[in-house]
Amino acid sequence: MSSRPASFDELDRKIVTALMENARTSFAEIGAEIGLSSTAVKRRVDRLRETDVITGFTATVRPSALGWRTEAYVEVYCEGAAPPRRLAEVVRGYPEITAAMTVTGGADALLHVRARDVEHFEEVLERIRAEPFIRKTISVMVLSHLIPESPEAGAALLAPDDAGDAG
Amino acid sequence: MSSRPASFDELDRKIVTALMENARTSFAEIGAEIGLSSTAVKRRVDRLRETDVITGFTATVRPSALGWRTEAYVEVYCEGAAPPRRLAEVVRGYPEITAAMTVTGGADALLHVRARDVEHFEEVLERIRAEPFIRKTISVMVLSHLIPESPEAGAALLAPDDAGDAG
DNA sequence: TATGAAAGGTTTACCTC
DNA sequence: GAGGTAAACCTTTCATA
Repeated sequence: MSSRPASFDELDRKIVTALMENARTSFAEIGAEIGLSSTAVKRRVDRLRETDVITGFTATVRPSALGWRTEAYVEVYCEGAAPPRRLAEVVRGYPEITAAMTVTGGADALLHVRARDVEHFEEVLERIRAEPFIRKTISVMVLSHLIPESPEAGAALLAPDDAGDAG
Repeated sequence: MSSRPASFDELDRKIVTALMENARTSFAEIGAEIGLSSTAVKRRVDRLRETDVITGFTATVRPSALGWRTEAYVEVYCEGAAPPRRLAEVVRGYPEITAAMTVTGGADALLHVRARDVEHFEEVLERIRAEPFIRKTISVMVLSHLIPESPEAGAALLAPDDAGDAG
């Protein structure tokens, strides 16, 4: 079983893996590794971008190196029915909220928050709690990471074919 | 207040921002935008990599395009004292676990899990629950994202100086 | 930090399969 | 549809100052 587009083959997989490991690898180098010309690699990358399999290329930074040392998840409980669109608007106003999603369970939403320190986090939390339709929040502070937050953290998504499948 | 290294200046900030927006931007192009030669940009990027401010360059993919359509957070409760090192070993055995951290609150750890579908997620969860020292898990399924999981999701970490500061 | 030249990468057009 | 080659153009790297 595979849910990838039919056109996603082994070569595409190798190209995406290479670009996840180092987004600045040249098409020529990738081509040399997989037996394709740089032109052919470029064409495939262009296609992968057009079909939104690859959504972009980014530099990964160590947040603590930039002074962001506090990280937490905040469960949000809303008054009455929480309209996701309204929540999305609110959430976009906070640069400290780096991810936000609606979830199953008691909470309506889960926010990932980064702050410079605990004082800063408290200030952000107070602002969030002051939003009109937010009834309650429960915060879970991140203490340490058991897996390095590496650039290739998602590379397992590209295991040869159906790795991770229940089999 | 800023916790960045003293040597991290406005030009570095602009360089990192440019590379987070597109990790394949040429040094010449970045230089033209900020008034530096491509050589100078390269030197700064090399230094930012050496000091681990930039930890890598990666292609961002849309997991659903690769057939990973189910996402959940799993709170893990351990028997007795949970040794983070032991937990870290276990967690590394699962390609489906894309992030894992120790946290405050009732749970000992929080796992971010990606699976192909709900069946696959259930299978992963069963394997996790069968690990010797895991007592209990609570799963929270992700329904929808309120913020796009964009390549530049972390760009707010680089706001001009102290954006997001309590002020 | 700037310059210039060599090496190498990217892009386009055209060709084959 | 797929990939290859060649040429023009651009980027990177390195030596030099």
